[in-house]
Amino acid sequence: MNIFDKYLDKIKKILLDLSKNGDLILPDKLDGITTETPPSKFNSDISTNVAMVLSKANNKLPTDLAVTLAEAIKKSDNLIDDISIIKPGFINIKFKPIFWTNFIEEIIKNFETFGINTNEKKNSYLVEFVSANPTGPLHVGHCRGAILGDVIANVLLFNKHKVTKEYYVNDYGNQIINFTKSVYFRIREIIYKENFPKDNDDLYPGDYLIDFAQNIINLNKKIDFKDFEKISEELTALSIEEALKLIKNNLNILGINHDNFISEKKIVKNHEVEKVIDFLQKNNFVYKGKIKAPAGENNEKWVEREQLLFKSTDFGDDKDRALQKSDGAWTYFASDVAYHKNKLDRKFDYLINILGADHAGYIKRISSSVDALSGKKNKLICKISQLVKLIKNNKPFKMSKRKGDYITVDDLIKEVGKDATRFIMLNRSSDVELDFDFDVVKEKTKDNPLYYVQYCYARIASVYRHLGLELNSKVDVKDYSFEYSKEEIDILKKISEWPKCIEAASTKLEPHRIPVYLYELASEFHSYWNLGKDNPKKRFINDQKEISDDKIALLKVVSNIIKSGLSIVGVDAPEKM
RNA sequence: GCGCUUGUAGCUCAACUGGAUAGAGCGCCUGACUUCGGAUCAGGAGGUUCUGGGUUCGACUCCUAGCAGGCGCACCA
Repeated sequence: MNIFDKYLDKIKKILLDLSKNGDLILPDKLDGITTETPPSKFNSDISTNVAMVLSKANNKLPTDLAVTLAEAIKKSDNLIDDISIIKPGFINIKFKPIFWTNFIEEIIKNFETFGINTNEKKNSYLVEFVSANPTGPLHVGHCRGAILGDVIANVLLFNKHKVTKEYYVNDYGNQIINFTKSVYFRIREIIYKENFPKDNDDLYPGDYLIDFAQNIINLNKKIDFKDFEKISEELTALSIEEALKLIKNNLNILGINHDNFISEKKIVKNHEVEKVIDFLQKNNFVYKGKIKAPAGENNEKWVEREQLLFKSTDFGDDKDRALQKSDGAWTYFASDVAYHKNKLDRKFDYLINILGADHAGYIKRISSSVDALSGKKNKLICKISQLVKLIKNNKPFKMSKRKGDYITVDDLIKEVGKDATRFIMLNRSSDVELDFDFDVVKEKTKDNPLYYVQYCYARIASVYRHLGLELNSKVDVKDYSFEYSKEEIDILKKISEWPKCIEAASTKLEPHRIPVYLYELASEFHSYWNLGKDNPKKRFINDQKEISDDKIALLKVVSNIIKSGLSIVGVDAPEKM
């Protein structure tokens, strides 16, 4: 029930009628015509720019054209109370109160579908996110992208798309060898009391590896750990298993569950890289060549090497990209291309990758490869999650790789909680840097937007409790003949924007719109609630301990949206706080 | 040097794919608690949307040239 879409359709129909009669000239496309919420000062409900869009084709002033159009619109709809034309040529529609009564009745009868974007074609999506290297626990830096991916998936699911959530496990390559060695040294430390070589920069120094080592020792009594070469393969698998256990546990704490974990190693062992390169070769997208050093940099150490390159410049990249190392091994990029071929073969309509800001430079080359493999554009959508700046005691908190000096997901959630973390991380557009202030996030006041929104829900729950009603049961409204007050209509207007919010969040993959919207709705509600303080007549519950149907319906709708919005964000809607 | 990205109130950020007099919160100032839960509300001050050009009925939004910050720019993953 999107009233903006509904009235846009109505207006377009009217335009067609008018043009048939020769009263109006229409351009080829009616794209630019919109319906939206007018600024509050106009005391109006829906506005349209139609007169301005069509003024040129009709060679008329927008305000003149608006007169004709406004008349036609008003004539077509008996729920319109008043229609006015404002300066540049906006047509503002004001509804009769009964419009809003009908509106709420329809929502209550269709709770399950309210907000779902009905225009959109239903697609299947693969969302790849987190994909952190399986060498240790997740830290705060991973958190934002993890939550972004999860909630993008939730928004798409809410809109009835098909979604698969996937984690690409980089369990192949040099870093894994170094990781396994590090685990091995920790094992020797435990069994043979040898010191861990702290000065070796290639190794992973983190204390968590001691736990990995101990677990591996405990669970594999039969293994003789003396000779690394003999057990390296087995130890690699065990080490990755430990890391993944920890990562999955971290994700779980964040409320995130992936459907698939895809192993890079498996893709390589399956010869998928060779196959995909073969394909690219046949289609003339690869060649042997050299990559030039970037200009303006210190390039003394640059060595030009002849390697197998992918022609990503054909697709807008600034240089071609290496697929094979000089020792013959595939680059990370090569196996990632194979992975994306693997994704494409699974026939999703769209692939979504969530990347950290430091990987933004990677987007062109990987989307180039997807373009080359699929012969299509825009199949792959990459979203960047920008940096999170941590603030503690009003000071930036720098994480460094030095042991013990970074905050893990575990630490974070223990300190501030899952819900606050999710809400705050999402409350901003993903492409701006985010200040994450520990002290604010922990605070339980209106400074913390999560509690502000949850409090709204808890207040409604409290009213229901006072009346001995169940918030989650069906509302019992017999007769929808009531009228709403101005303040109530303000809330209803906000509610009417919910489907628009969901649509934008879904089509633009911008889930931050949801917490922002929920905050605004909660704000309208808190104002309304406080009216009852000055004027007892505006309280929900009257002196006879009763509530009227109009209010019970309104409360129900507000609480439902808050609840379903919070569930998309992935946080609780508590009835008591 | 090149690419991507950000620049909006003192601070942190919104702005419905180009709409109207650019909105919130924090901070500052003034007010409302024997509360249907004050974890709340009402009001005030605060703006050349980084700068210059362009496109148009209309630009925070699009184009272009700059400026400033961030990220990235080999066979790491």
